[in-house]
Amino acid sequence: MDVAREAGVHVGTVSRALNPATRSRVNAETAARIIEVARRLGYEVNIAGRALRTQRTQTIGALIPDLANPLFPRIVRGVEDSLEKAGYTALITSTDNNAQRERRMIAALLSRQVDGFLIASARLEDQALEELLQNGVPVVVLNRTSANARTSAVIADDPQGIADAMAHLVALGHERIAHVAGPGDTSTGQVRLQAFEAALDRYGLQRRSELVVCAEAYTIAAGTRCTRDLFNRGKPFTAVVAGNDLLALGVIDALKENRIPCPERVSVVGFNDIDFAERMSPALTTVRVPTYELGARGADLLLDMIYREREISTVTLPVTLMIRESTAPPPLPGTGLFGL
Amino acid sequence: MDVAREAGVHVGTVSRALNPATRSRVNAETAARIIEVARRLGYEVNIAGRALRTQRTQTIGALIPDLANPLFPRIVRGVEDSLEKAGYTALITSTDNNAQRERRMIAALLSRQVDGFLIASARLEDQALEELLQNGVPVVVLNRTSANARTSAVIADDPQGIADAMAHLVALGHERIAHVAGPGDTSTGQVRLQAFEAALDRYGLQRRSELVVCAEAYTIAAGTRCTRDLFNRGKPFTAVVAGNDLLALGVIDALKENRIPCPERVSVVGFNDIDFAERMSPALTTVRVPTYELGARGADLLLDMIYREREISTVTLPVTLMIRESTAPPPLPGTGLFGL
DNA sequence: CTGTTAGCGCGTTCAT
DNA sequence: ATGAACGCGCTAACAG
Repeated sequence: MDVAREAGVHVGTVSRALNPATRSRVNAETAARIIEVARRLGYEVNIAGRALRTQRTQTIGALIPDLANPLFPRIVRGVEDSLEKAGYTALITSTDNNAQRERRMIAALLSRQVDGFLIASARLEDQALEELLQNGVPVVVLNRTSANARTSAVIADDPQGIADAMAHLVALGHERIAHVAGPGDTSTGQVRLQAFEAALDRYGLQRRSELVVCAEAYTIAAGTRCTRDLFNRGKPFTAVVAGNDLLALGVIDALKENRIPCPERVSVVGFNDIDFAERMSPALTTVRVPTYELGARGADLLLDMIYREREISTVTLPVTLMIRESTAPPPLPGTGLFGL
Repeated sequence: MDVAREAGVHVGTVSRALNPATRSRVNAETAARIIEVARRLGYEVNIAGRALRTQRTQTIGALIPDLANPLFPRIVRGVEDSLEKAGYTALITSTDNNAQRERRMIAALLSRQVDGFLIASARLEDQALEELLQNGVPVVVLNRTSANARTSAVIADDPQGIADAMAHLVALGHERIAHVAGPGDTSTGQVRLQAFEAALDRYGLQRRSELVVCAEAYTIAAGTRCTRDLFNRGKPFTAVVAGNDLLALGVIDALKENRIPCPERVSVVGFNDIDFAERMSPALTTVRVPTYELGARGADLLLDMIYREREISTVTLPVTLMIRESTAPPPLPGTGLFGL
């Protein structure tokens, strides 16, 4: 390399001088001169070369289901900030929770020798994840748990969030509460559904299978379809706990379709507190998840696994119920849905 | 490599067989056997190794100001889809339109030998960009033009968008129209301001410097501050054209602060048509920009530059005015702001 | 403290 | 059509 020639030393010395970890092993003045020359020549280490030698690319792969869900950009931002401190960069890819696309992306990332994976895709059974684990690739999952629990995870306290939401609705006087659950093959979908049923039990409310419907995806359209389904079943309800905010928006759309005022006749609670949730009409009551921190902690955990081979662990982050305009006391008996 | 041993051939042959471009130069049966063995062994080419040899990492760097602005995830998605077809991946980084952070990110990406850059950061003067260009790195800028016009760009037809917005307001009867412009050091800020003034001239409306205020950033908070500023100046207006949707939301916040109903007393128009714009309260009238296509075309252009050294070019995408609830006829004289 | 050497995995060139 | 040898830029290990 020309930095070596310019500074009149050998490339090995340059390498040592430029690497903070090995700099101590070279004469201070020489090191200073080398650094100066490198700066003047605008030299940047070639990570491909280093990767070949060290088997570390200082790059990690991040699998994100859908950047258009405002939940994820904030997670990504947390990830970026944590990684940058360690000189790492993330290769970010959208998977759509599509198994095939996910496999393609993992292959592409593996081929780029990423040092580890951050996986926010929601699917629970995950053959791809399984393979990664078997090959000893460091993996941290975000906002989900994995079926086998053999990977580190950073999650929000979903049960607490649902419990808070239910307590709020019950305090308002609701008794017939429906649940538009997230997809059954996702960790969050399952956990929140269980928490919903547990809350029903806790408050002595009856479990009614007609008031629970599973969405096929975490999207607005799915939320709308589910709510129509709920209507078709003809069982009255005065509140809906949605699996996440996008589903909640879909629920509200379906209510509007049927000219059912929210929150006057039906209350709706979301989950995540995505950006803009408070600007929606009506402003969404929802459970806030510390998304930035979720990403940041996830990245920290992954770096730990890469460098210190730390044992696997799960970090649970606290949530907060944000009470806004989409919840209110139920209508008086006789004025509600289906003559309730 | 073990694939070679397993298949009983030399590594060179394996390399040729696995690379679609050179596969023709190897016996078809042998190639098939090698591919089969590689698949069975779960072999993936090491891009770092290839990069070292070919000086191509099949990775590009994408500089995004702020993923939390819903405009960008959709652009990113377009980028990803285009790149994937070519076996490319994007290293995505947020810059906050912060010059220092931008430089750090560019250095990190350069050090990873990215084959080119996609730059959606908005700042117009851009020393970092200048250096990239001088070093012959392929660059495509998105949703902005560059000061020196020496780089390819994909932009929306901003002048047309502003013209449509103004035509809409004038048709409604507005005469005193304010502009909360984007930052003066951004391409979009300048272009939209010019288009605003051109429209004023076209309709024989007076240019009033008191009705134009420049935001310091494309954020909701900046939009609110600017609108307060507008109020303090005491000049009446019945409509605001905002530099983008986030600014428009800020304008609406400021109106709410002052209990000025939108659109009854002041109409507001945004720009970009971000996700959820139609769900805001009031639903935002805004100019839709084909964001996905913007990203996709940008990536295509960049790949062209990388592989075919194409000359620089600018692609302009058409826009559409989305008329929703935030615009209406101006209040009758005597009922408006400041006794207008 | 610094120079030397080797090899990471790949593609290319030359030889066969 | 295939094998052998080399070098891309870097760092680890060893020698001095």
